[in-house]
Formats: sequence, C-alpha cells, structure tokens
Amino acid sequence: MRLPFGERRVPRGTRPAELLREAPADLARRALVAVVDGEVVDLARPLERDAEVRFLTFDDEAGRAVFRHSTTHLLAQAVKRLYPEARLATGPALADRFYYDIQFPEPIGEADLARIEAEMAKVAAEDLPIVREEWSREAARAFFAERGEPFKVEIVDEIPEGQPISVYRQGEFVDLCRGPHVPSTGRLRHFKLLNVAGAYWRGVEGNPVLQRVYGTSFERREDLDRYLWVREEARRRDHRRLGPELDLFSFHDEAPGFAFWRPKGWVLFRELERLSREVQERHGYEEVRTPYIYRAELWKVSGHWEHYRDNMFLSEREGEVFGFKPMNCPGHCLLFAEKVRSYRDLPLRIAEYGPLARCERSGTLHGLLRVRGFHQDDAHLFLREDQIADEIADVVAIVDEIYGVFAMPYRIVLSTRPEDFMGEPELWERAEAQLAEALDRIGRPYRLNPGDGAFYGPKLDFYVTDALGREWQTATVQLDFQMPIQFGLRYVASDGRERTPVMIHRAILGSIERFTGILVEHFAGDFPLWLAPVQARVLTISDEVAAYAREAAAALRAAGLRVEVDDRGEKIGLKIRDAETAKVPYMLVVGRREAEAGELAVRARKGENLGAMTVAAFAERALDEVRSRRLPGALAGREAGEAG
RNA sequence: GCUGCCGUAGCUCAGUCGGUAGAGCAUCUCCAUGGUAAGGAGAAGGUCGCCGGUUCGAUUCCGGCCGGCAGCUCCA
Repeated sequence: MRLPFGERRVPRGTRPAELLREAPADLARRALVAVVDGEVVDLARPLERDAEVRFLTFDDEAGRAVFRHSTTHLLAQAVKRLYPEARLATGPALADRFYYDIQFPEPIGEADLARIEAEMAKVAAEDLPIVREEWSREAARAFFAERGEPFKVEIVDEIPEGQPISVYRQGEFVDLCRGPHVPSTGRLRHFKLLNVAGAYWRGVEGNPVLQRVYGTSFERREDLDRYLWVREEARRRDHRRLGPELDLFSFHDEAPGFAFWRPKGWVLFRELERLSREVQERHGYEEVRTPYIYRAELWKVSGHWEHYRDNMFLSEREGEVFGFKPMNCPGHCLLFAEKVRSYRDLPLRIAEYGPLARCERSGTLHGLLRVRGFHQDDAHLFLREDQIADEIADVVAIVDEIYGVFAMPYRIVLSTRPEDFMGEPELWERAEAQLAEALDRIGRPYRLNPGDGAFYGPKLDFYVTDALGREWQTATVQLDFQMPIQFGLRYVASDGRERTPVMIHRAILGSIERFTGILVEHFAGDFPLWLAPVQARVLTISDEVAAYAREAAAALRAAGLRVEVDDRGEKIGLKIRDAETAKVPYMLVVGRREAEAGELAVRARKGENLGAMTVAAFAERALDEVRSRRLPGALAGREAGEAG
C-alpha cells in the first residue's frame, strides 16, 4: 500500500483504519474516510489489492461532505426515535450544510428542532459504530417495506442492476445509503439544526410534500460558532431590513419586484454609476440611451421571443405586441447596423445604464437581490474575432479596478452551452474555446459550469466574496456569435470584404439594484465616505449656534460634500445617538467654543474623537477621503482582486 | 409559478375564546438650551392587507385574491 506516510505491506483484507495506527497522531485522530485509488470509502472497508491510500479529514471538501452526510443519519436516527412514524426520504450534504427530507406524522415547527437536536446529542454520546452492509435487492425492499419507509423502497427499486445495495447501521437505526460514512456517531459532536422548509419528494410538483430539515455540523466547536455568528450577522445586515431603516429604498405592494429609490439610496446608486462611467470612459466605452419598448418583431429577430418570452413584460396595442426590454443587446445591434462599419471602428464599445424589466416568477423575488425592474452597467462590444482575447483581458481589467474599490475578491466560472440554445454547436464550441483561451492567456484560473450559458453564448461569471465570506454572482461576460448573425450585422474588413462581427455582452456591477443590496450587507450600512448618502452631520449644542451650524454646512456643501444639519432643540447625546444609528460617517459638533473659533469638533463613526479643526481643514480631509474612495477601517486592509 | 407560514399605528409587536383595539419607539406641541449613544410632560395617529361568505354583529370563523417570508424551481 502506498500511503501519504510511506509504503506498507499488509495482508489482504486489512482495513484503512488499521493503517492509520502508523499514521501521524493528528491524521489518525482526524481521518474521516479513506481514498483508495481515487475511490472514497469507509475506514473499515477491507483492502482487496495493492493500492494508493489517502485519508480525508474535515479540511477536505469531500471529507466535509462525508462528515455532514453522516450527520444527516444522526438526524434521521434521532427523528425515528422521537417520531417512529416519520418516513425518511433523502438526506444529502450541501456546500456548508445538510438536510434530510422527512414526512412527519404531524408537521413539526422550528420549535421542535431543539428536541431533535438533544436526541442527536444522545446518539452522538452513545458513540455507535457506523457499519456498512451490502444486501440483496429483495432483502432491502422487504426490510424498508416492513419498516414503513415507502420512499426508501422507491429508491431501492431504482438502483440499477449490478450496483451493490448498501445500508448503514448505527445501533438500532438502519438507512439505505451509498456512503461512505465516518466510523462512529461519536465523531459528530458539533452540529446545529437550522430551519425547516417544505420540499416535494424528488423536487417534483405534485409529489407528496415533505419537510426538509436543514442543519450543519463541524469538526470543531469554534467553527460551528463562527458559522452561526455569520448567519446571525447576515440576518442583522439584511438589506431588506437596513435599506428602509437607513432610508435608502422601499417596496410597495403596488409594484412587486420594483424598488422605490429614496433620495439617500439614489445617491448611492448614482455614485456607483459614476464609478462605472469613470472607469469605462477610460477604457474607451461610449454611453448611449436606447428605447425601452420594442415591437415583438425585434424580439423575434434577437431570439428572445423564442427563448426568453416567459420573462418579458408584453402588452398589446393597436393589434400589435410590444415588449419592454429585458436586455439592451437588440437595441445596441440596431445602433450598430445604422452605419457602414469599418474594421477600424472595432472594437466598438456601447454602454448603457437604462432600465430593464424581466418578469421574474413571483416566488423568486427577494428584496433588491432579485427584482423585476433594474439597471445594469451594461455594455455591448462589437469586435473582430481576432480581438476577442484582448477585449476579454480588458474587461477583466475593468473588473479588477471596480472590485478593488470594494475590497471584494472574486473567482471566475466558465459556463457552457445550455440545453435551450441558439445557433450551431460548432460555433458554440469555438466561442467556448476562445473564452477559455483568453483566460489562459492572462493567467486567470477558472472553474467550469457546463450547461449554464446564456441562450446565445457561453459566458464567464464572476463570483465576488463579501465581508462575511458569502459569494455573489455579479459580473458577467458573454461571448456571442449568434446575435450578429440574426441581425445581419456587417463590417468592412481590411480586404474590402464584408464580415460578421462578434459580440460581447458584459456587465461589471451587474444589476445596480442587486449590487447596492450586496453592498448594504457587505458594509453593514457603514459605507465608505464616497458612497455614504450623508457624509457629515453638523450637530448643534444649543439654539444660539444654529446660524453658525448652517453656515458651516453650507460651506461644506459648496466644497462638494453631502452634509445635513441637526439643529433640533435636543441634547447633544441624543443627536450623536441618532447620527450613529443613521451611520453618518462624520459628526460635526458645534457649540459656543467652535462657533467663536470658526471650527468643528469632529467625531468619526464608532466614537473616535478627531478633535477640533476649521471648516476648511475638515473639508479638505473629507474630500481627500472621498476622492481616494478609501474603505472604512475593518475592510481597508482586505485583500482585493482575484480569489483564485 | 409550486409548498408551508405570515399580513393589527410610520417601525417592532401585544390583543380580541365573535361585541369596531393597545404598548414601546418614531411624529407633533409645550417645558428644558443641555459638550459626545435616549431630558420631561402632553397630544395626535388604525376601513386590524383586499374582496366575498357565515352571523343580529367579523379584525377575530370560512373561502378567494394580493403582498411578504422560508424553501423548491429559476437567475443579474
């Protein structure tokens, strides 16, 4: 046997667990499962031949999956003890959690989770060995039928001929399962049941509705605590709570899926647009504004009619159907086609920030993160095929610039041809290869996500990581050979012949609505100064300095800062508290002393006292912070750019 | 869209076993002019999501619809 800690000769039938006796203590203690010639198996699975044997711990993604999958069995066993009538369906591990779909005799609520959890703790304390057995189909069928587990019987029936049917036994509990599993229930100490939701058996509408019990588990207590803290913190930062609280935006029943931007939120929105314009102008983009509503004819040409109609807002007028645009590309194609284009004009980069509308299914709407009306920092690039790699490199450079500003690392995913696609498969393959090649050329790693491309082309999706370590899909770059053909777009090549340009659809922030929602949660409302809707608030100590306060505020506004005055007849403590709650970065306290000296007593957020300074000195300091788009303390040192 | 849950004042929530509702915060008025996270007093504020049914009477029970939440599915 070849082991990470050397080679060993052992008799046939030796178990990986036995090999661990000679392993370093840390590995021996932490190993969860073995990998024998690439196959993940139980530590108790006898070795039949010479092989390379490795061990997985909780540090390995696959190890964590096994660990959490084993926790689902712990959950199932506890449930069967408490509710013998419960019928088990399936219980897989997710990226950071697990769930088990269960049909309870009576629906349970989240209040019941603590009881189940307590029972799980008992099973874990019993430290029951988890043992694999292989059964005949008949035996498995009979067993689960007799135990009143119709879902398990159904699964048994669907296991292909020739594939072994394995069950795992821990104490009195036996579950149908492919495995592998950790060696005993005692390994699973740090777990937490999170929530209950409904789910159809096999995820098919019309099937019986089961209750999906979510939970998570970790090897170490502190990692579980950290996970739960992040969850709780995410709840506190929820943009749906903070947004209205900070006076940024709101929603009304009258327009489901469409945000109302209040003045303060709109400041944020415009600052993001400003950042985008600033960067893109430097990269040779030209901004346009095209119509919102087009005849159905256009959507038939672009392919949206066939592939995207269900998501479009359509209406009929004078016997004709019109559609509100869900994307800008067809409009930009019309613009491109207006003139005879030379190869010298390419790449032509057309940007637009106008409104888009997509009729998302009602159940998918979610605050600003998923809306029906939104704006993108959208652009369409028309180029020659030989310009693809350079142009993609340039787009990635823009991504770096923009996400660097927010200290958000990202990773890239390449999505390929979906089932519902347009055009010739060969063109798709060419486009997919070109995207991969462009990334290779600038040395950017990426992952593959087959079948997830847009209907007109493969794409690169950028997943950014926020301050809580959560990932969000934001930027997207889509390579499209189809639409230029559909629209009959041409340019005159250097040899005088007409050729079809290639198109790149790209957005960096993505939906600005969505991105604002992400930022609210990323910063927990504590925006960097350049984004803060109110950058400073002048607070008066008594009525007699109100005039001076207004004067100082006017001077700061004239300098280009967003400033409010709080001259209410309240105590300074209350005004500080209110400004702190509103997350105003600078509080400028003004009393008789400051009024006489022409100064401001500057208090930064979180109570830091910066002392008294003149109005001009504060303006200079603040403007410098705005211009540099500096980040607030906690994020300032964070690694930006690529996450690999 | 589907399943489950929810919808009472601007916000957070209590309450009515069927007899048209209450607290805190916010708002307004008055007193207090107070130096770094809540000064005091008073007032005003609700077609109890919408429509229908049952009932002498519905915010409460029933049904439908709308919206929200957790998921499923889908995705910027």
